Amino acid sequence: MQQRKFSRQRESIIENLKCRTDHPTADMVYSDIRQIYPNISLGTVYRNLSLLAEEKKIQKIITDDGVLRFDYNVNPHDHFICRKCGSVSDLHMLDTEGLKSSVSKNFEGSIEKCVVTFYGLCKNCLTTH
Amino acid sequence: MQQRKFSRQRESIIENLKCRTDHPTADMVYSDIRQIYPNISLGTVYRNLSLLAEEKKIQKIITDDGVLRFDYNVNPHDHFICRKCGSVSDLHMLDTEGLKSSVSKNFEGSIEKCVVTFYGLCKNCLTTH
DNA sequence: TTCGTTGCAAATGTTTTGCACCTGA
DNA sequence: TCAGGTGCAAAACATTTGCAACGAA
Repeated sequence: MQQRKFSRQRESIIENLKCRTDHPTADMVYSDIRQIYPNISLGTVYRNLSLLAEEKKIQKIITDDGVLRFDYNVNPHDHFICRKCGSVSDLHMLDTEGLKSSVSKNFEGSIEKCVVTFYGLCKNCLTTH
Repeated sequence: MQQRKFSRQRESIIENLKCRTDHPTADMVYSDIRQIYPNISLGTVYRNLSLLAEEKKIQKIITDDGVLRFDYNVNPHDHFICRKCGSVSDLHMLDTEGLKSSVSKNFEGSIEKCVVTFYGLCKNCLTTH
């Protein structure tokens, strides 16, 4: 394990994620931080986001469009992804222990984690359509 | 809807997918097909794979590494992804109607689909480790 | 001073696209 | 014939990385 030093860039990335629930991409975080630190580079944002994810301080999410998104909420919970606007929102956690054990019975490997993702139309896209 | 013409390249892509259950990437399909049609281009493989996915003849899967994979099995079923070797395998389908309805109660959009993905170590990585 | 961190730019890897030519119907 | 399909190469994107300079401890 390598030691960490303080950096205001990293700090502002954490702060930014803490204040939003829209599961932004690296680029969305970058645009925001640049308002405060205009010289920050996209590479720094990427480096810190993967670093924070490794330390389990944030969570990486991959969506259907193949772009990484990040979530400050590291507690187990599920996601809803709108098929029209692509927005990602949190859902109440479902109990997945039952799922895991029922699937494990017929499976020869070890199942450690179970991710449930819902797709459909979000409130916004449902009403404006 | 535009009309389709026969093409042996597209046909061989379908045949290739039909004969395998390892959920290959576009590049893996490309390598295989090149044994038969050495001049086929990667662009053609990509074009046909997205086209077939649009027509619901195959299924697109996105995994944690951000690379697209393809599945000939379009029936509802779940996937297991090995966190070590990245292999993708099929699992018996779980009944997700219960999940959908229990989540729908507290959700203001419309939930159409529910995807359950399991992570862990596959049989191979479990024994060789 | 030391070594983790940064900005920059170049490199990487995947996927898409423009275009002239080819081919199935 | 002619619209759809192909090969090729370039472009588009997201992400990673090498490196010299910077900055926290």
